Amino acid sequence: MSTRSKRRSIMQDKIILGLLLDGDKSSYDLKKSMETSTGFFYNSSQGSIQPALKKLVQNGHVHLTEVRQGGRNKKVYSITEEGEKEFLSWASEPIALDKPRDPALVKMFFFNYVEDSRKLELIETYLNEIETVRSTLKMFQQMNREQLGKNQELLNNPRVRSRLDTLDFGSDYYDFLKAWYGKYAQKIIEELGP
Amino acid sequence: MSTRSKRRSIMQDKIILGLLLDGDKSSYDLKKSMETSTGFFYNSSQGSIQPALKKLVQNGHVHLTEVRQGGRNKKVYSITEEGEKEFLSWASEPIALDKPRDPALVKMFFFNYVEDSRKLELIETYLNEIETVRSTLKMFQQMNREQLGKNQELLNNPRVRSRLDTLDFGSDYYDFLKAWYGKYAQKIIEELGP
DNA sequence: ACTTGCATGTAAGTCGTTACATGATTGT
DNA sequence: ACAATCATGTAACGACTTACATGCAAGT
Repeated sequence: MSTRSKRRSIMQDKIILGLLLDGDKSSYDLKKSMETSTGFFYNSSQGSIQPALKKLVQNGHVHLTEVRQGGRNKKVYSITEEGEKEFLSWASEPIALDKPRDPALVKMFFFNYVEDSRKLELIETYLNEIETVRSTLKMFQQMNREQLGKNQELLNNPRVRSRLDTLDFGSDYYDFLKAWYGKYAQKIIEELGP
Repeated sequence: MSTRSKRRSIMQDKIILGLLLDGDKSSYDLKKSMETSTGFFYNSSQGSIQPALKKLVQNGHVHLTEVRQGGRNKKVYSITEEGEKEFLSWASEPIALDKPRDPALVKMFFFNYVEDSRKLELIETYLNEIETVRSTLKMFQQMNREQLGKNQELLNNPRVRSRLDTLDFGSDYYDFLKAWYGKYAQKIIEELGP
């Protein structure tokens, strides 16, 4: 037994448990679910999900059932009672404040080593990338809202609600980034011209 | 030779090289420098800097000199020409867009599993943490501005400038977080009371 | 005398990635 | 027949973290 280990991020485990609360899933389903739900802020590879599931089965938070489906063997994972208890307990623990561990900030920090004209190029390209993700998120958000407008039951479903809240955050976050780097580029231009 | 490896984050290596461009440093100095400069968005442990330096020496980006200082042996690291070339080349490469890989979003995503009153508690605590960091950053920013006000030469130093820009980003980022989670809490309260 | 800071390092573990490997089923 | 998607898995590596270990030097 290790006396060490403090548990730092472990976003993956919690996301797996949380998604399994929606219903049983194969590793493949899990990957797909992650892509379309937490995907914009967290998405792990299949090669990462596989050992994570193995560990969760080992520690009893997840149960594995092998089923035959369409003449094929399939491994279906479900959350156990202990897993649910663990998850629920985590969910109401304090929210840890994280650093904005963004590689873009490292570049900005050392931006004095880049020519001004090149700086502007880089920021413009970066802004385009931000806009792409931003508009995709907004579209996704809009789609969800339209679907919900037709279905009052869904709109009052707390599960759907909190998931939309993260989408709202993402959308606002990219708005913030766009505005910030837009202003930043403007500042550089002003300093450049006499 | 591995045909794999794509290089993803490697913030650490770039920060080490960039800080060594300011002047030679020991591993200890490096750690201190990181804490007080990139610390608010990136800070690595000494146990991580050590092997990173070893690797950088091995691949010729950094040079190690053992000096005697005050009757004690000291290992001083300096950036080599190749290291500088590598760094400068990286600095003008495109800025990669990153995901907001924030554990707080995972919690928000599954917030339907938390009671409303507890939610508000958690957000309040979170907001307090945000405010602590925010005010520390603002203070730091103010201090820097004051120092610069007295010294025109420094204010026109591009190195100082870009470092202040990241501070500005951090400050604005925490403003954004504070505003966002403030509104979020408000929304929850409104939905709660009929 | 003692604490704090300077200074360097390793061992073990965590969390994740990319690339590779394999194969069955479904739709065109 | 062939491509796409469903499905599961491993090997090697990467980028860290915490905890432990050690010891000297400077200031109080």
